[in-house]
Amino acid sequence: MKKRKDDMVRVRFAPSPTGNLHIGGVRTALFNYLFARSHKGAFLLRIEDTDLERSKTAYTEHILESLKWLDITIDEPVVFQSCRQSLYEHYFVILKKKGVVYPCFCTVDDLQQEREEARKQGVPYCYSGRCRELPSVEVEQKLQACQSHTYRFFNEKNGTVKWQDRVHGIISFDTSRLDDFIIRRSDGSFTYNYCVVIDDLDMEITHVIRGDDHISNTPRQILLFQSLSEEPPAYAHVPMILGPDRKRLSKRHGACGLLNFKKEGYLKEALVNFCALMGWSWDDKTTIFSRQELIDTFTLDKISSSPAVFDKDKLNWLNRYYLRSLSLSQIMQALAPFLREEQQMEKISHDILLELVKISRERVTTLKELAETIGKICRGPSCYEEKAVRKCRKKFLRPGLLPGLIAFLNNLKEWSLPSFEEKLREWAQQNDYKFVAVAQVLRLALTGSLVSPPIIECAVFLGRDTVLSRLSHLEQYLRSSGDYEG
RNA sequence: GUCCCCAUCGUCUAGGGGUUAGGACACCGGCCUUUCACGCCGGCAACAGGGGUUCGAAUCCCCUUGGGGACGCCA
Repeated sequence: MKKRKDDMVRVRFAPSPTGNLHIGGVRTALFNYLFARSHKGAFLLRIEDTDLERSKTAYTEHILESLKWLDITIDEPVVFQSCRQSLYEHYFVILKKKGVVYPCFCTVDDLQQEREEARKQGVPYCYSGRCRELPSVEVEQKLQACQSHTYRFFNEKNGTVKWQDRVHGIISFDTSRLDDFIIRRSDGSFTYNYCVVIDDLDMEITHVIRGDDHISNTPRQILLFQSLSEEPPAYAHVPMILGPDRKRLSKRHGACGLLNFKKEGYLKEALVNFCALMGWSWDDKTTIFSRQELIDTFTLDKISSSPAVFDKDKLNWLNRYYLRSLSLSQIMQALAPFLREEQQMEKISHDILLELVKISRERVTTLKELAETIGKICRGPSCYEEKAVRKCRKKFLRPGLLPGLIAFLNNLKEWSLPSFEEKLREWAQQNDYKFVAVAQVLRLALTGSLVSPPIIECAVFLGRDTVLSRLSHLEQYLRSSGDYEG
């Protein structure tokens, strides 16, 4: 047995590359990562790709990219199960020597039949164990004849397996319920339950933090550890994340792949904070956690034992929170790819862009929306919202307001921030216009809408020429589309 | 069906024998205000049901119900 430092924590995240990493997987990865960091231990990644049929390298890349995006960093090279056949082989020989595995010559069809039989009788299916007590002469014969066979674990079926789960407490299973599961397939490859045990042993994993759906695999794995005379790791089974319909999270719930959240414009800070709060909490008040705070406060015993429903509203709220709390440079960096999607942004200077981000980021939910909002302001209205025009005509477009505004702005000497608003307010008051009316007409002209970031700021950043041309354009439009007298 | 896990506002949760059952999201009011947001203040809203144990149960035990998971030569 390899020597293991008692206080050294080693955990792993072990996804199978048979699909995109989703929120639930990320949460599991995060919990492992936080646990490792908070114990100054190691966080490892193992790709469980023993199913050659369904495993795809594209999924592996997706997993790697997802973790990288969230800065969930791993401490050792990625382990691929598909590359460890000889290791599995090595331990298999040991198990064979100990007499805890036996060859099974049942065919897939045989087993299928057993299964159907069980279903008919309404009893739970359990492999009959008919190859378990084959006379050794017969076994020898069949092996000599190269008859296709798997290897099964010889389960004593005479007791209980129990463990102290770090989130559920004691869980115990009656071994008589467990059948002799296959550990080696007829093609010589090894199955999940076996590989997990060998890898966890070899990688010196101290704590297995994984989804609740693995609880029923755990007794088999513990049995395997016991047959190798090894101590199983500590287990912490975290509850599943469910969709709003309380069903297990899947494609049906949309945004299945984590990278979709990135594409939609969510910040990694929000996503990490959000994932941490699904099934874990620190106290009765705190909801905002920085990465460091998570590391400092995370413990397994504060993981909830009941499943959580994915709540997009809360994610949105967190994203809005981080959108306005992160430093401007962090936002600019995350925003850059989204800005590139926007047309006609070339002429906007970096400084103005910064200002626009500053005033816009408080009113959007995602980076994508932020980029769109800024893009719209820069490009100007492609059309005017009908409702906005109607409301303006009815409430704000007092006679002379628009031409007066144009003339005023045309002659305005100082086109800069505090003075622009002061002068505009003065002008409005002198002419007996409500300031809100002036602002809304300006807003309609500049954005085509009555909802936008602060319009005074926008006007100043956009510059005199752009503002005047958009105002005249609105005037033309009003003339050509209804009774308008200026 | 069998085994395993779970059960506090609509959602995430705190609370683990004595609490006006706390917070957050969402929702609804109000204030602020150039619109929309932000922010602030306030409101609505929960211990699944039934039995025990106890002076006292959201909390401990049992049953019921409901939800989830697992029952593969998938992981």
